[in-house]
Amino acid sequence: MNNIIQELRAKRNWSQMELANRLDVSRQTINALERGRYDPSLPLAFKIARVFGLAIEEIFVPDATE
Amino acid sequence: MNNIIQELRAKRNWSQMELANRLDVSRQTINALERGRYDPSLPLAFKIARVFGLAIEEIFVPDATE
DNA sequence: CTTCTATGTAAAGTATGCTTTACATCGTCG
DNA sequence: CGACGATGTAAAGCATACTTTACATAGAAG
Repeated sequence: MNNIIQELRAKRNWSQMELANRLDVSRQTINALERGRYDPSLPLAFKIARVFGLAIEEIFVPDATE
Repeated sequence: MNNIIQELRAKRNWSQMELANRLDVSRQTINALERGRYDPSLPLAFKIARVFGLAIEEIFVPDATE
């Protein structure tokens, strides 16, 4: 699963810490998501979409196999 | 998180087993999702949306707190 | 050069998602 | 009645998501 979190965050000039605070997760979680270490839970994906004012499908892109 | 999986499945006259097969998960997983025991992973949520031809946001509804 | 902010990463622990095996109940159909 | 398909549930085990603590590196700014 790919995502454009880093790009969306950069547009807003938010640090990973700033975004983490807005989402109520740790900075390490944001870092892991941006670096593709794992996918967020569905509830967190909803929060991320809400923070950026986008649909989940506009932020996350499953690979071919998913 | 609420979802309308059961309703969508019923419309298509699919058993839990039939849907599980289409999604490559166990029947117990479908049952647990319909009964609200837990939320799917994000990759599974994408698959579910694809099977029903809907957006994730049309199937899953976060509670007020999420 | 030192300090500060931002980022990357690791290890250990807890919580959640999903599997397999197994068993119970219910309705339908022979 | 007996068999069968569909559904609900439980326990044990493995994989993934997320946390806290901690340390490293790089760039900007004093």
